[in-house]
Order: sequence, then C-alpha cells, then structure tokens
Amino acid sequence: MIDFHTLNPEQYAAVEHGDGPLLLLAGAGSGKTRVITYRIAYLVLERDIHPGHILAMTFTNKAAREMRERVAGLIGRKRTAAMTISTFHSLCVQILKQHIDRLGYKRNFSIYAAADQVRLIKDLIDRHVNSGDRRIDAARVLWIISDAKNRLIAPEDFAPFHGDEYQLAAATVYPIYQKALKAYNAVDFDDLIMLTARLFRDHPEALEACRQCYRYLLVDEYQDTNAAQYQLLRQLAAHGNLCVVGDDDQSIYGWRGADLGNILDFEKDFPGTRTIRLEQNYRSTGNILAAANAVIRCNTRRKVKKLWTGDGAGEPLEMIVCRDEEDEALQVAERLQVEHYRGRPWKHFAILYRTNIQSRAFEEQLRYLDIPYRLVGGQQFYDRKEVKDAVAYLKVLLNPFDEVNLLRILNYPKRGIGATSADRLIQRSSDRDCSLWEVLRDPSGVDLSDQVRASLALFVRLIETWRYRLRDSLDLTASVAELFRELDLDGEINRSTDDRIKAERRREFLQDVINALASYQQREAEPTLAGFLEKVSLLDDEQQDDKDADEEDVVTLMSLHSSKGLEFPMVFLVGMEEEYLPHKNSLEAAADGGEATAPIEEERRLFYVGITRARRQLVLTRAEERKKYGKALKREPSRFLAEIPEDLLQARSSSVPRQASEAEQQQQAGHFFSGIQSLLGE
DNA sequence: GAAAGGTTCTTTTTT
DNA sequence: AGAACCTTTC
Repeated sequence: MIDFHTLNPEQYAAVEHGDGPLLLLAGAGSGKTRVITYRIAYLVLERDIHPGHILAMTFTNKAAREMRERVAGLIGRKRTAAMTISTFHSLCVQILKQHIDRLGYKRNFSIYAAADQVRLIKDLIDRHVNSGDRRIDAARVLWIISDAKNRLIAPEDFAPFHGDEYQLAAATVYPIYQKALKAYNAVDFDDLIMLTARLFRDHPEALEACRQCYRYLLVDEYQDTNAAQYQLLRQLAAHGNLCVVGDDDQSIYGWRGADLGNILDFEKDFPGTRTIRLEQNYRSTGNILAAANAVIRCNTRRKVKKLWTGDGAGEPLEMIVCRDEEDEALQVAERLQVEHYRGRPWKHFAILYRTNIQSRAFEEQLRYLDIPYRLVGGQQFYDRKEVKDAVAYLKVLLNPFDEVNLLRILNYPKRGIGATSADRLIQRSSDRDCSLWEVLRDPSGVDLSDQVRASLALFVRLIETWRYRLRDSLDLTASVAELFRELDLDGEINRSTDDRIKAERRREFLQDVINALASYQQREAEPTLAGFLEKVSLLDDEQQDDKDADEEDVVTLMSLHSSKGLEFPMVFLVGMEEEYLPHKNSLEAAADGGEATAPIEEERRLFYVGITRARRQLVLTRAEERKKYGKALKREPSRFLAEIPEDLLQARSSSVPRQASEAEQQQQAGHFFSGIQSLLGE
C-alpha cells in the first residue's frame, strides 16, 4: 500500500484533487514527478479510475519512460501497461495511424525529420524561388514554416510579415511544401500535432473516440506547450479533467513556439481551476537556492515564487575564470579527478553548456585523461550520412512514394544513375503529374541510356523484392542485415572513404542501425518496420536511455536545454559569457524585437534551470578568450553573474603555468590582472 | 558520370 | 577548423 502521507500538505492536496482542472505550479526540485506519479496511483487505487482512461503527456521520450517506470513501481506493471504515457508527438502518431486516412494520407506515412525537411525545401526553393544569384537558405524558410505550423496557421492562411525576403519565400514555399509532403505520403514533425488538431476539428467522431478513451489528462512541463498543443489539449479535455504541471520560470522553449501565456492564463482558460504552488525544494542547498532565487527575480513576466529548503546553506558557489576553452576544459577535468580521487563516483558530475559545440573541448580533455563520460543529445547519431542512407532504404521500403528518401538512395550505392538521369525522371513525374516511383517503374519515353535504364530496372526490382521480404519477415533484423549486405553498404563506405580509421567508424555507425533494430525487435511484442522507423523518427532511443537506468558510472555532458528535469550532486556550468548566456541571437532579437527583454528573460530562465540542477555544489566557469572559426576572440563575463549576490560566490582565476617567452609572460601578467579585475565585478 | 580540388560559410537550444 | 557546396578535370 502506498503511504500518501509522506507527502507535504501541498503535494497531498494535488494528489487527492478530484475532477476538474488543476494547475500545479511546481518549482524546481519540488518533487513534481513524485506528485504526478502519486496522483496517477491515487486515481487508480482510491478513485477506481480505469488505467486505460488515463493519459499522461510529457515532452521527451525519456521523461515518458521514467514516468511509466515510477508509476509501475507504485501500482504494478500490469495496470500501468494499460495507461497511455507518452510524448505529444508519439501520441499524435498513434492517433494519426488510426485516423489519418480521413485527411487523405495513407496509414504507412513517413515522418520527416529536420534533414528530410531541409532537403525537400531546398529542392522547392531551387525550383520555385531562387532566381539567378539570389540564395535563400532552406533552413531559415523551414523555420518560418515550422513556426506557422506551431501556431496552427494553415498554408492557405499564411501571410508574410512586411516584405522580408524570407517571409516571402516561406509564403511561396509553404503551400507547395505541404502539397509535396502529401504527395509523398509524408508528414513532418510539426504536422504530427497540427494534423491531429485538424483531424479533431474536422472529424468529430475521431475526437469523440479519443475523448471516450482519455478521461483523465495529465500534462508535464506545461510551460513548454505551444499553440498547437494547447489546441489539442482543449479539444481532448472538454470534460475538464486536466491536470497541468509546470513552472513558468523554467520555460525555455519559446523559440519552438512554446507560449508562456498558456501557463500564465490557465486559470482564465479553464474556469474553476484549482491552483497549487509547490515551493519547498528537496534538492539543493540554501546557497544554490539563494542564487537561483536572486537570478530569477530579475525577470518581470512570471508568477512570483520563492524556493526554500529545510536544509542548510551548504558550500558556496564557485567561479573559475579560465584562459580559453582548452584551459576551461582542463580546469574542469582536473577538478573532476580530484573529486573522484576523494571517493565520489563519476556519475555525480555534470557539465552543462549552452550550445552543443562547447562539448568538444571537454570531450577531448576527458578522453585524454581517461575520465569516462556520456554525451547526451546533439542527435549526432541519426544525422550521420551512413545512418541516414541506411534508414532511407527502410523508409522507401515502407513507403515508396517518399520521394526525398527515394532520391537519396537512387544512386547510393553508386549504380550509374547520376544527376542528369535523376533530373529527367523527376521532370517526367512532374509533367505527368504522377509520383516519381511510378516513373521509375515505367520509365519508357524518358531519355535515358540503355545502361541507366538497365540499372534502374534492377533498382526497382530490388526495392519491390525487399518490400515483400521485409513485410513477411519473421526476423526483421536478420533481413535488414542481409539487405545491407546485398547492397554492399560496407563496400560503398570503404570505396568513398580514403581514411581507413574513418571508414571503420562509419561502418560501425551502420552496424549500430542494425543493433538499434535488434534491440527494438527484442523488446517489442510485435516488432514492425513501421514501428522501428517511428522510434527512429521520434528520436526515441531506448538503448541510450536504458544505459542511464543501469547507472553507468560516467560524467554527463549536455546542453542546458536537455538538463531540464535532471539533477546532479555537483554541476559545472561552463561558458558563463556574454553571447553564450545570454546567447548572441537572443541579444540581437532583443535589440530589434518589440518585446525588448523577452529573449533575454528566456536566457535567464535557462541559467536558472542550470543552477537548480545542482544538489550540493555548483561551479561556474568562463573563458577570457575563445576560438571562433579558427581565430581567438575576447569574451566578456555573462551579465547574469552580476545578479548572484557576491557573498554566495567564491571566485578565482585559473593559474595555469604556461611556457612562454618573456614578451608573452608580460602579456600574460596583463591578462591575469584583467582577470582579477573582472573577478571583482569590474 | 565520378573524382578531385577549390570556395564559401558556418554555430542555439529539440520533439 | 571543418563541413558543405560548387567547379573543374578525367
């Protein structure tokens, strides 16, 4: 039996709240996850709610998995299995899989992630926008389209701001992009949410089916929801049994369309809302909380909260001023060694940074000193060319209308169908207004050499043969491994890579696709190619997350964004400089935007998130200069440092001895001096 | 059609 | 510094 009385009064009130909307303002480290999981358990055990009627939503796959684990620990695996605990995106995939035919797509639709999207948009820009020397960057256009989708603005309703050339390009591209996706039977990431919202709007019977199913909704990290997700929740939660949990001070996804207004206005949007604040912090020391409170107080647009702890002040925060990025990495790595030598496990430490590139120097240093580490995020794996090529085959085998991926593999491995032939084939498909796949199957009338024609016929046969083989395969992994062998992807990598060592690494990445599939197949009751690709597209890396569960003893490296929700006994928050934190782009946005301080406030929240990850110790570092594009640049300390009360902060400069000429020594003395000056707050 | 060599441009954060 | 992209050459 669960003892609900180990909760504090506010937590308990949240857990036992019955029907009707509930807003939980949960400060960092206030036991939020515990409250959510206990509340789910309470609904099932004390209120006899059928587990199948509970829907809990998170933003990351990892968070969903963790929540499921913890709920299972309270009420058992069997009952938990009946619940829906998932991310917004995978919930929408499930819903679309059942109903997407109502919107004119087929159920084996492909999901386009960033790389596929950019490729498609680039193509469309070349065909419809670029003229002469005008060069439009596809990624920026994609960003505008994505932003529109997050706001539920349909292609026909998109209106460009002013005459900005990117806005104009987006206005041209968005409708044809959306049409192309549909022709390819593909949806992009933002479509998952937007199309589900549209499905609910236009097909009430689909919405009604979902409402019947999901009678109690819980949403974690509510401050991160965007307009599309908000709309979805409104549609689903007509019954009013919606519990949202969030912290406006930790809203850090404004750039992805997250609307702080959603949480700030929740009480207005859902009349009769009960609001509960969780402010007692069970994670950090008094000093860390004092710093966090002092920093976040500088923001204006927020619900006032103040974290407190029953525990002591703990150690002061530390600030280390380093010479450059190499020195910074060295300082941190050496400190890690000292702490480890004193008997602390590696997994107690995290290095947090604003941008993923910053990890590089730390990786090098840690590898050099044999400190085990784990790099989180950066989605490096599925961005690798070899991996994308391999996955492209699987996507095409599932959905041959997926033109982006079809073109990707048409001449990979090289089979003599070059750009000229591809262009002719594409031209034919647009002339005849039919899919590229149909043209490939019957290229008669297209101007091709006999050699190309023969090669093309082989390719088509290969795809068709393997389509059926994979569909009927009882051992997906073995079949895919054989496919890759038949394609000789290894050989292709060897041929195109001069460097033996690099070639080997690339072959390993390819092998990792097979490994990921094997692990998927092993854990899934009914493994399918579609299911695997879904996980791949949603970046749902169970393998990686399982490693965390095993509690490998390693240092964690990750971005501030990915650190949200986690905690570590000792945190190194590195790169505390202007242009990193606050990030350069936010400064620019603040300079020319109407809401002058909003972007900076989001950066401050990011800093706040970083500070509150630390349980016992927090070390801040910054470098006086850094290499950018290969050359050194002076760096200024972050403005946020000045917001931390001085008495909480113990500052020092790294005094790295360096072999230097006399002239350089003098220069260095100057450096050191200026370092001390800036330490003292200038 | 493919490989080699030269040029440009880059870097926010993520489902 | 390095990748992505483009042009030239075989």
